[in-house]
Amino acid sequence: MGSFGIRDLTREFGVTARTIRHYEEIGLLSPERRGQTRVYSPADFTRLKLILRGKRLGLSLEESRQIIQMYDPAAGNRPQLERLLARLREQRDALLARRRDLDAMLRELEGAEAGCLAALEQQARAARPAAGTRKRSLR
Amino acid sequence: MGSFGIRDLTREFGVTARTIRHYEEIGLLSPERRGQTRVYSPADFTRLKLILRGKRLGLSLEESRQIIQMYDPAAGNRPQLERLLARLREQRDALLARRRDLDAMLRELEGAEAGCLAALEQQARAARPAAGTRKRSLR
DNA sequence: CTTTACGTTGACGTTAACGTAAACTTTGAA
DNA sequence: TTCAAAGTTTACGTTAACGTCAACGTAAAG
Repeated sequence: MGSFGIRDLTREFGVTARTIRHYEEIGLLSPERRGQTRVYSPADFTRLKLILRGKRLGLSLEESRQIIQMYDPAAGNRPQLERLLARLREQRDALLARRRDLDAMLRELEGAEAGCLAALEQQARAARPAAGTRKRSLR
Repeated sequence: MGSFGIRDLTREFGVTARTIRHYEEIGLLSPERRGQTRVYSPADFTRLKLILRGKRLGLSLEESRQIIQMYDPAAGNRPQLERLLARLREQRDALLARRRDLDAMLRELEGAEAGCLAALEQQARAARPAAGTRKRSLR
């Protein structure tokens, strides 16, 4: 019931089957098999979602793998937990830096948008002068 | 005065000279030449900064090129301005979507961090039980 | 029973974004 | 003047992330 064929995943996420198999080749997914056909669990579904979101953010598949690993740590002992914590904070800081970049770019785009609107306004004024000065160039 | 050698740029941005020349090969930079040596203007400096920021955000060089083009439009006529405006808004929306992804990932990482801290707390309690129950397992 | 749709495994091809090496020239300091 | 540092062009190599193609299995529908 809570399982998907490869086709379901391609439709759901808009990627090709080749892509999904590729993720399996490099060990990012490990679906079960019914016969020789792949059967994906909800966990696989989630992992794929994380991978693709990572891609949208410009992460490599390796980077996504690192991040995903941190989500199912199988607990572990003390020094392991502390290493994990450190890496989590590293990743978090990296993402925060990314967000600063992103916000800077957004501000610039919005600045350009404003400039563009101003230029359009300018053109509008040129084409439709204030009352009393209409067709001034023809007087 | 306000000009840079290629080495200055590599030091400033932490990229190789090959990378910078590559950007020129594909038309992202067009430094002047003093003899056959490249001389970069502050404008080139800025373009490079934009390119590299784009990379950090996972943009391809082509995407960065598109965005940079929108910053020096050389004004233009009305329909051109309107097309530009539309593309600016497209890009802005794309970036906003990216930021949503980024924030989601950040929240998850922070959730994992909290879980990790909780697990560490848990271990601390196990190693240092409440008074009256010390070494309970040895009683 | 054959077609149609979906699945599989190789295995080679492709694109972007540089890396790397060879073979130079130019230039400032010893 | 000679040497070292920084510059150049040309050209082939590399890695990631798939695309593409061939050749094949299987299962339900007409």
